[in-house]
Amino acid sequence: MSDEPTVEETHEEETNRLVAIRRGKLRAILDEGRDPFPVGLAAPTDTAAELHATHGGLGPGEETGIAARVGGRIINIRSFGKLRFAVLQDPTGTIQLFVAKGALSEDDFARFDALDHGDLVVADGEVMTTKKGELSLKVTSFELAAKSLRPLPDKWHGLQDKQTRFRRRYLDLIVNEDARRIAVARARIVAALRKAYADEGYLEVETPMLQVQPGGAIARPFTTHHNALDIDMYLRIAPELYLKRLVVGGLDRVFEVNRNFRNEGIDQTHNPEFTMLEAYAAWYDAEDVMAMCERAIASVATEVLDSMTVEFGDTTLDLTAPWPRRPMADLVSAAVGEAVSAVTPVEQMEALAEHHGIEVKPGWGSGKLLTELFEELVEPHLVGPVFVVDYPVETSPLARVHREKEGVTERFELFIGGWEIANGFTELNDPIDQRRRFEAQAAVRDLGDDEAHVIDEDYLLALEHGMPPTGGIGIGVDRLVMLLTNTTSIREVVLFPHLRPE
RNA sequence: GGGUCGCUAGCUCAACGGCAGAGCAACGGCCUCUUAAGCCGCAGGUUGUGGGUUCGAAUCCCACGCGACCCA
Repeated sequence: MSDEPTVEETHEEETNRLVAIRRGKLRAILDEGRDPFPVGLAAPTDTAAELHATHGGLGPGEETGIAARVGGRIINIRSFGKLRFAVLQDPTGTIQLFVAKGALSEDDFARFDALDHGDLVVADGEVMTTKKGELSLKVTSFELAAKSLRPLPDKWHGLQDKQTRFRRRYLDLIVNEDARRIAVARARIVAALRKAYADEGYLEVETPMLQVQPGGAIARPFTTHHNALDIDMYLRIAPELYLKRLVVGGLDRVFEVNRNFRNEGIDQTHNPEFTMLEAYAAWYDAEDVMAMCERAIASVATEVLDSMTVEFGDTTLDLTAPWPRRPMADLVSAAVGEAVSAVTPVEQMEALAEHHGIEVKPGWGSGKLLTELFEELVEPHLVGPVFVVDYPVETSPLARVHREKEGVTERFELFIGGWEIANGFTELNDPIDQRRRFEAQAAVRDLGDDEAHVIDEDYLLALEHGMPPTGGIGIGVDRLVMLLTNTTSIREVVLFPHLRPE
């Protein structure tokens, strides 16, 4: 009963003849009293990959007598006289369907002939090899599982147009092996990361993504509105402050893998929503966190790549730990040719910044200028892996001051392949100092920097109850995936990257 | 934000001031071992959108839309 409207409702939309022809076939199926979108079909019992694994050793022209049932999408059909060779694609790979006219009833053979590229079928038959040795299923019966009303992209060239690939990722996944490879790799990387942290006793938690006050990072938030409460809310820019509240609460090791949202430009390494793993461990300091990070990425590389080296562009990156620790001031000093630090007189730093084409803004101190010089002169050349350590207090409002060095914090960032992959530090657990840092940020904010951190009284209240010495880290999952899959655009590793609506 | 490039059949691409084409897919045939099958035949277009120049525009000019890359 519900079948008729399917055709009628879409009738006027027959925009092109390829779709019209398939709608005609759909009509014919209905006219025969068959369901083009049946439910309750017997599920496939075999996959393409399993069949190849089990029967890959067969010679040409063998019949096994072994029954199998596969299900998936028909991506190619070759018709040769009274034989049909169809390629069925399932999530594990492809398997050839061998259809001989004599093996099916006349009606069933005609039904098979009416199949289109893109149709989903379930087929029963016998495992065999063709005379040329191709492992196949000799079909004895089959059912259309879902009719496809749209043609597939070119079987050889695939889908090249990036817009179409990103906007209609399902087509990309159907026809482009690389799209599937990256999607699967991403899932495995995330699973391996979760396992690495869970195995060391970190509890996976979920903290608010809708926040009244966005914090935990230097970034511009998205704004939204809660109707019942009639308050503006923000999509989180980081989970950090909530995770540390949990450490105050005695959950000594916590981590979260989820989306952050930052209202900034879109480019090859930035999507407005991106995935971050953040992890916090009581009794850890920055050094402990770096070591944990090395363990985590090593186990991801081992599980996903089965290797500690990764091909990236035209270089080979060796992920074998330990990775060097290089103070930011040393790197910048080498780049500018004079000794500078976060406590170099600000006049000297301003002159250096201007000499290197950096536009100096009001309120910037030596620490900020050092960071700017680092980002301009050093960062793009960091192949790594390398931990840059000792970030200035001025640009690290949530990190504990360094126990020995002046003007810097116990903060690090991990760079691999020229990208910032992770950011972590010995957490600032002194509520008095944290308030001072927030106030310094507020001062910068008053000077017009709307990315500066806001004062979070509720977080300060939590800290005042006492947070153990803690080390924390955020790992950029999208960039890690890019690195491990040898891709240079975040749009390739996010299944549905944001594009301007057409 | 600036610059460069791209947008043509369902897909991949030609044509670059003179009849808008090919391959794949589709459609009609032939073929019992194909592997991007092959062969014969037949169809398929608001050339991203809107304006302009011209006897004539996919092509040149302007604006806009979407995207890619580079720069800030």
